[in-house]
Amino acid sequence: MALKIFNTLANEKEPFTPLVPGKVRMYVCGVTVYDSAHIGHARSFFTFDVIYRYLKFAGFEVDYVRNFTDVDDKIIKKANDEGVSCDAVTSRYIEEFAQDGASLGWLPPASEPRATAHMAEIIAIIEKLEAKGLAYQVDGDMYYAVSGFADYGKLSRKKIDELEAGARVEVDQRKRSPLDFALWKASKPGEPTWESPWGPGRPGWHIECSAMSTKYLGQPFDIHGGGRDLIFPHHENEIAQSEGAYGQPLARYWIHAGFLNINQEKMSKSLGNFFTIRDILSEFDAVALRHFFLASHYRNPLDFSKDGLDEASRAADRIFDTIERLAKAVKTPAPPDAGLLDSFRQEMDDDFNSPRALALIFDEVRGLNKLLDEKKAKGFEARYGALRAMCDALGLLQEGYLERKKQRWLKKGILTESAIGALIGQRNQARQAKNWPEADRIRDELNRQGVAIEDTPEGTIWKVR
RNA sequence: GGCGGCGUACCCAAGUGGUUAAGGGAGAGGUCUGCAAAACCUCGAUGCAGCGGUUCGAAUCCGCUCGCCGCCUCCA
Repeated sequence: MALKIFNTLANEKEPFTPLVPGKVRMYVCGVTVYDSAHIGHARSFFTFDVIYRYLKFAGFEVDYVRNFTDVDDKIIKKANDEGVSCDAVTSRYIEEFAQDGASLGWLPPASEPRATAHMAEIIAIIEKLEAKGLAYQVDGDMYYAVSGFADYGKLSRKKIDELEAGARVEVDQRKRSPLDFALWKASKPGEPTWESPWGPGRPGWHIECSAMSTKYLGQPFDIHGGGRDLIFPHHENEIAQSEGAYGQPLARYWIHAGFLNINQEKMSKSLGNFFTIRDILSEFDAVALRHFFLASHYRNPLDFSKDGLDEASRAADRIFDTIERLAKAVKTPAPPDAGLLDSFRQEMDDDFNSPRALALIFDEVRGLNKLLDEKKAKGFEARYGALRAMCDALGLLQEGYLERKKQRWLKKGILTESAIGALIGQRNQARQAKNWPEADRIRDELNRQGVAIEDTPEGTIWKVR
């Protein structure tokens, strides 16, 4: 079975074939860098991280581009509020986003272009649109004339007249149509400004993505992604701009990630119901968060809760406990079991069905634990290899997961590692003396602190619960 | 007002016409263990919001009803 992707443009799953065999060009809309990213953003970028990883796993060479929007009203407002430059704001949050991404285990895209570094390309597209009669000037502003683009609405399946009828926003009377959107905004005092044929100003929101995607990936390219909320108007407008300017499709497959909700409501800055990535990482491991996201399909809405993360955490522990057992038991690694990898592909090829892929992983976890229990320590090297490969393709295989969990606990300063070792020693002395009450007392005490004791054939070990 | 989505066990969540409705978490019983823990085994929806319909056959298609959400405005 070949890879199928749900294409927003077609509103159904379609077989995926890249334009150039074996190579995938993917553009994902990044963040506007005016504030810390929250886990709603994280869900979307996790989704594309998994898609990126899986495409590579499936043998494609992937050129992955994800931009930063670093010129925007909100950035200007933030800079004014703080009395600093826009540059100071954007570089702060670009840096922070990079750190968050690294902590979360996202593979870095091949390019992470910034809007402000692409003014020449932006201006060139607007000029092209103007030459084609798709853009018009009002005072120092340039607008896109939606009426000139017959396909307008094809991505979001909206009709122009319905959009106009339903407009709930105050309409700028200078625009020919309420749907026309800004390509270039004349600068006001105190705003970042670039020279242009229409006077000093700055680009509108959508045009940067048209300019950068085409520059880095050409046109058409294979996959364009982002959160659901970008379908309209952002991606619709990108299509109008890029296809209007170049007369060919912008992207062939449009992928949109579902929202992260809290209590059934979309997590968003404006509702104030968000947790930043940093908030969550101070309490949970990145792998737990990744498992939480992988356990539901990327297009469905997902309700966030800390209870849910706790569950995900326990599930991740289960996988890593098993991997650790296997790592000790397997003396000579073998190539991954081909049949298992095939099954994995079958699940992931169906529009990146990570919940089913996880189910497969857990089936293997159970099966392999059973073999380990039965001491049939033979013939499972290939299955172990496949388990690792599958986890890796989902980004779950983060080395040192269990160790990190230990370190996080030790940081709380309740007990040191050597103190725990000493208590375990005392307990084992008591056990040898068959002083069970004392042995159990020590174990219970450790347990209360969050340390679980396990007596294995290889000796006593401890884990963080 | 327009357009779209969702409602599956105690919780999370796959499955969108056809053998026994994945998987995880929690729970119960069991094996192992000094006792535990972990692991493994077994048990958990004769039913998929409700009601009607189409079909040899529906969680899956159609209609209506109820509940929730999203987009139409900046938004991952």
